[in-house]
Amino acid sequence: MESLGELERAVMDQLWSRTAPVSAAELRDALADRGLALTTVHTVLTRLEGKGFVAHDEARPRRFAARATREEHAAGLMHEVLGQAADRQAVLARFIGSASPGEADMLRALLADNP
Amino acid sequence: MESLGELERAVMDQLWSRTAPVSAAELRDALADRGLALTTVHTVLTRLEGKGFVAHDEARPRRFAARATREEHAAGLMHEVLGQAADRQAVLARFIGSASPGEADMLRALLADNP
DNA sequence: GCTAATTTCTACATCCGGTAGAAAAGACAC
DNA sequence: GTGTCTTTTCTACCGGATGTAGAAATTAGC
Repeated sequence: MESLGELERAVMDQLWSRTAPVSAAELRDALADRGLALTTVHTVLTRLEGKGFVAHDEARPRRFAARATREEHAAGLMHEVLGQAADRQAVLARFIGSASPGEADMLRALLADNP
Repeated sequence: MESLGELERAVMDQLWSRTAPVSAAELRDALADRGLALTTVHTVLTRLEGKGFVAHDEARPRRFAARATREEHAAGLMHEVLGQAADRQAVLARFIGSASPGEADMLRALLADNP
């Protein structure tokens, strides 16, 4: 999966923290501390679309939204790392071995629900 | 965690697939299809050391080895992704939800061993 | 000490991401 | 319907990371 730069990540965080799609101008305002030009926001959004993380509608002004939730994205990354490994079991063993007790409990509960 | 370029990844793959440390010349030969100069391999190894992925001994010629196994590395990446998430439970839920039956079984077995 | 192997330094090209102005395209008022 | 304002797209530049390697320095062995 493509990786994200610092600003790209900040934009995704904005999109992930919203329920409704947002315009580029709204994003620029939400990131006002960075003092970005509107075109900069547009460029970043276009690149994020190219990477498949964002989509926009045809309204005017365009409204942008993340294609996956933050959780789907993170879980997808984890699956990507796992899937690339030749020995998945060994990776999972290490993963569990260094998981916190809380994480282990969460996993047990989730696996119990999931037949 | 620092990320890896294409060549850096290829070098790590070599190091990970070996049990014993290797010299830069051996690595160059193992990657002969790329036709790399020996100094190129050295540069990459030095950068990988800077990123904390590789260490070398003081023998002459130097012998390089990965600091973590491939599995430790992958598991570390997974923990990194998980750790960055605000809602770890939601991420794990997605992760389990899209895991294959085999992966779920592996996890169950590992969690049973791990109290 | 001299030579050959090895290591380190320095350099350059390319690509990606941050940044934005210029140009084009569309909406709207009159 | 034409001129203006908004919105979108195109193009460009910079810095840092990575791929690449020659030049210079260091070290081992004779």
